[in-house]
Amino acid sequence: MADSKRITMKDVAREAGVALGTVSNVVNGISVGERYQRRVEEAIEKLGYHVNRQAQALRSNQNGLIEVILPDLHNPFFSMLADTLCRELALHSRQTLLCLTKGDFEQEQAYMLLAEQQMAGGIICLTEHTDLHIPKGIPVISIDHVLGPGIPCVTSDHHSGGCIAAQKLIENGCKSLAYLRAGSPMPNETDKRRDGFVCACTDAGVSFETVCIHEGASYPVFEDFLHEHLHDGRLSYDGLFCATDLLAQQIRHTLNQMKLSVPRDVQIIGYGGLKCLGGDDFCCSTIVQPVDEMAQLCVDLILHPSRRKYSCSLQCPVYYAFGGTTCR
Amino acid sequence: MADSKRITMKDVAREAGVALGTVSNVVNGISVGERYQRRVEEAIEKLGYHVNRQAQALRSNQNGLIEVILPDLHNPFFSMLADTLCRELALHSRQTLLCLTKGDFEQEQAYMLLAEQQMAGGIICLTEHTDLHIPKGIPVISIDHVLGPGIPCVTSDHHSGGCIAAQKLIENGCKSLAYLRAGSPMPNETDKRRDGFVCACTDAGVSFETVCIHEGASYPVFEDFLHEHLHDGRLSYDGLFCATDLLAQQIRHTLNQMKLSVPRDVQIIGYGGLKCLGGDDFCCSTIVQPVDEMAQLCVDLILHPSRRKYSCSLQCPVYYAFGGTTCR
DNA sequence: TTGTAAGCGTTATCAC
DNA sequence: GTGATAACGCTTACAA
Repeated sequence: MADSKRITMKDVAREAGVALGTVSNVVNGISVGERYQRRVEEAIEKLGYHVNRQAQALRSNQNGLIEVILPDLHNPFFSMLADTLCRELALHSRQTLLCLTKGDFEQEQAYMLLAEQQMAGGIICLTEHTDLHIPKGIPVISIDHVLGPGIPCVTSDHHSGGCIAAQKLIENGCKSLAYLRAGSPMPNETDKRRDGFVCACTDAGVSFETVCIHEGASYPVFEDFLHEHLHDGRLSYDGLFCATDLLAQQIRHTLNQMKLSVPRDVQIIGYGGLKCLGGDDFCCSTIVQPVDEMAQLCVDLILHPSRRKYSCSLQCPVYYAFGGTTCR
Repeated sequence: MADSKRITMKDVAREAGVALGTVSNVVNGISVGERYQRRVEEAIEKLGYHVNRQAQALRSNQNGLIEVILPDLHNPFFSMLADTLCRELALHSRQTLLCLTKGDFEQEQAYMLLAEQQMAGGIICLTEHTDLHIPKGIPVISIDHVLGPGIPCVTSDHHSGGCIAAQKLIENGCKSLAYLRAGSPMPNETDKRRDGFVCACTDAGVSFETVCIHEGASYPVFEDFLHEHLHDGRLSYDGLFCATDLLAQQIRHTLNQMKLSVPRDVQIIGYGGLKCLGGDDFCCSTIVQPVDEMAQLCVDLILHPSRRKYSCSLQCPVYYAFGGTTCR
């Protein structure tokens, strides 16, 4: 029961009767004499050797870890992102160090520090805290929030999304629109959904309103809003653009409780492109974010510093998809 | 613009005018003379030093990484697991190395090897491949599948879940039950859902049937099954237990298309405890798995070898929850 | 081509 | 308590 210590390159070298460097070369795919190659491979096989990545990392100042910092995995957008990021990184021989923060500044900061200590190869993060201290010397990509100069930001094209939503509702015959949003009071990229919506409404000369409530406030504010605008069993609005699919779902539910029919009485478009549980259908009519494309872009930017040179904010194209809450 | 090399303990020691070991002690919270303590801390602050975890890992044969191997993050059960695992590990100063495999044997095997190379502190995996080569010397916990002797398996109490589902349907007045399942043909822990269901039906003397289709086969098999058992606008079954919430959702959808009312004509209970998008409601009446508890148990077992001693298969308790597809 | 030796940054073992 | 010194396993000049 030899509690034998770890097998090292030295052991392999001794077993194969060659020098240490030769083993290293074989392991790293650098060509060596054919006979040596064979003997080393046999020794590796025989001893069950495998490289020690810590030692590699220590030498080369780079382990293959990329930190992915997200608030959580309950939000389907985040879990889809994490899924694609992880797979895409794996395709490039990089591992994913998953860090969940619930949006907490302290934790986000701690993970930034960790990346430095770990000598991570990069950080892909989704945070709204623009005052985070970003470690020097590690490439950082931000999703959906501009963190500062030199830090590329990958987002969906929120502005176009807002435009498309408004245009679709108008095209579908809506005469009075509203934009609904819940979330952080901090201005961020997602506000452009509203801006695009406002532009399109204004261009088309259609009346509209925008309602934003802050995170702390709870959903009932929207219920109140809807009830206030209900007169003689009809809502003042016949087209709603919700900042997220989740909100769209809730609004639809509330409207149904108010005996209003979706999409007959009121049409709703959400944002995100979430699918129903276990299906290919969208959970509501929506502006679809190209999550895969965004994730691939992040990975690409992390791995190829050169592509980062002139880029600052990169908007991936979005499109409208039917999901039952608009008229065909 | 000194592209100054990394700051090391040596630098701190020189700056503080103390010996290397002293700095190490300070960093690791080992008590040293107060004056030295102060001077070292100041030097650390001044130089912006932080430890190199690769070097630590190389020395101690242990980095704080725990590999979490899952098929994907699209399935809400997996993403919930990953979420809780990651947070729970972080509470114990462990990082999560996320590995997604789509259930592919080769990838799973590769990640097992990686864990060895990384000197990971443990592996928490969800795989149905019992023939994986498990690295020696790394604690492994399996979820929902018994991988072999010595490898603890954490599951929900599938058997009880099956019982509870059948009992609830019977209690709600159902006279003819069916169990529906899609998935891998390999026998596994989840088969116990069926076993529990069968037991309860038999005990109660209620007629029942079980239908299983394999992964490759597509959902329409169930549609055919339902249509075959539709006579004069009534289904032969008035109570269905579906092996997963996702399947329950699909079945509900199909029944609605067949002009059958859920839960009036047919009651359905799923398994898993999935919530609706953006709400606190369950997506269907269901047997709830305690995901958080399972994740915590996994982490606990990974971190405390002693608790692993006599454990083999650990079933976490489940419970029934109403979600609209059963009568109250 | 192959062998040798000097680090990478940390921790631990000693004498002092 | 403090301070040199030797590992940990690997990479990479450089010498043979």
